[in-house]
Amino acid sequence: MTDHDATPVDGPATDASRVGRARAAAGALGRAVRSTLPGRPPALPEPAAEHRTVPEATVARLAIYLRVLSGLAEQGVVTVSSEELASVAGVNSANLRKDLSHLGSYGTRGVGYDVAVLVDRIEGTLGLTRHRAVALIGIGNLGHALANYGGFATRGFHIAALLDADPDRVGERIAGLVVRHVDELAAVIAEHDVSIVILATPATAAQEVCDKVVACGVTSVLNFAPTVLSVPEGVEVRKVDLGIELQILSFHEQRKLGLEGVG
Amino acid sequence: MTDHDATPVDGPATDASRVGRARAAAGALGRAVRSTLPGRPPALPEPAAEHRTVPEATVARLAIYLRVLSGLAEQGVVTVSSEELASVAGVNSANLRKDLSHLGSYGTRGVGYDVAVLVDRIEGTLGLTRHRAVALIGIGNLGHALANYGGFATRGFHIAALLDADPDRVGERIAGLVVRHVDELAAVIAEHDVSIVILATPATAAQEVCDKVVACGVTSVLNFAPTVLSVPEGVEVRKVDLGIELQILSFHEQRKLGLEGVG
DNA sequence: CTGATTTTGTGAAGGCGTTCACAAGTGGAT
DNA sequence: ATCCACTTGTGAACGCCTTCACAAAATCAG
Repeated sequence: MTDHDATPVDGPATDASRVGRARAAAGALGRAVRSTLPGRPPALPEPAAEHRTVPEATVARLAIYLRVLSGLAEQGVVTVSSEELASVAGVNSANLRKDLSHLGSYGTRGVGYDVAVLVDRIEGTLGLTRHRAVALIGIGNLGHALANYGGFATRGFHIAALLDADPDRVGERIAGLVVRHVDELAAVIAEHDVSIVILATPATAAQEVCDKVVACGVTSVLNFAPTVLSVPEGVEVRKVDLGIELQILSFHEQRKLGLEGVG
Repeated sequence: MTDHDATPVDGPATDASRVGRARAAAGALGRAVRSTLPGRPPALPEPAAEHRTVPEATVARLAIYLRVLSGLAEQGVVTVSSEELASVAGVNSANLRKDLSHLGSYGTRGVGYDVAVLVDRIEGTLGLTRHRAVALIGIGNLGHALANYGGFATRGFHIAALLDADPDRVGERIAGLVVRHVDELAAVIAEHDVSIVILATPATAAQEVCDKVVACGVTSVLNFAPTVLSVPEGVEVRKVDLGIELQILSFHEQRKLGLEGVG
């Protein structure tokens, strides 16, 4: 039972899968990595600057809160307590309060949070007030689906361009966009002021395409290809890997089997 | 990841987004949870049982190692050191060694790990030796793409059934399967011995369908719908949320802007 | 104005996971 | 047989994140 009740209720909701790594320098960095950083005191969140330093784990949850809050706002709800919001979002209420405290003090003791204010603050923190152009590279099965997927547009993002390496697919019209060849990458990115690229290429092509994308100055990549991407420091890669998700579920199925007959 | 410099190189690769929560019992568990456990010394992982307790974070990485190792095996590589493997997988080598130590001692000092042995051990740990039938519910854009996606089959999984609530879609043939109506859920699950369900329904339908799925005894769900699912204890839910991934990237873009002119 | 009630914001504690650093093993060369 | 170069496995330290627990607001009733 030791390893069972370690995650019984309250699954956190920690998202992620960040990858970020220098390309060649993999070998003998060792402590060179640390000397890259200026030696500054352990924690010191620059009191001069407003209130930066929103933890990564918090950012992922802010996006969830935002969705819940938008729903509440549509229902005409004006105020919400941390307990209510946390319950719907599936997190601990203390955790939620601490999350929100990172963007400032926008609650009223004894009352709760103003829904509209909170939506506004979170959108600001996540940078959703400005629209962002997204380019989608790799128009296979998944790429097709992503191009047609409406979920993106809801919140400040829109797919501005589709690219593929296959000449047969170039020229095809999907979701009101014409597929262009990946050789035009630089032009397309400049043309639409693309700030985020979604990679839906085969695994074998992903790294090569990613390198080109990075060379164009893009610093945010969402990778659907089942491979680990190497990118220079400063480039943010998030990955979505269906195979790995299934394997994690498989692990838990396996574990449950081994625990049978305990009840 | 305090903000910027805490994750310069060596992005961890922490996957996740677990959600697991008792439906009603959210309220006043409080310290009842703790009193459930007999007062035992801090850590004591039952030395009697083999070597269970593989940490969640490790499981996610094992899947990555497995993919890398499979590639190496195909290339005819027989032995690999933790340093090499870690470099390709994008993790710290000490982290990798600790991960592998959870499944036993399968390395040879001064030499490294035998690729074939490692593949075997990881497959065993993740429960990939037995094939698992997966049912996919919700055959819209994304569902279509997922049904056709070959990435699943590679590693012990196969989509055994497609379901949808729309009568117009029922009967359609995709990837060699005929779409069946979601009302037949129980029959389909029993028929194919489904152990994992993928939800690709609209957000509005997800919770209702999920409840039905859970009622059929399924304890592993991969949720693509942009909503938080409530499930009873013991059911594992993993979520893939494209909107949230984009918003996290947006946050970092935003942050970079605020940091300009620092170099 | 006082007291009861509600709910935020946060210091402190605890847990989990990563990284460091090194002893202990292994193979190969001399 | 001894030494050297290499690599694993792991105790210990560290840092991030979550949870607890409570003082500090705020509202409301009388």
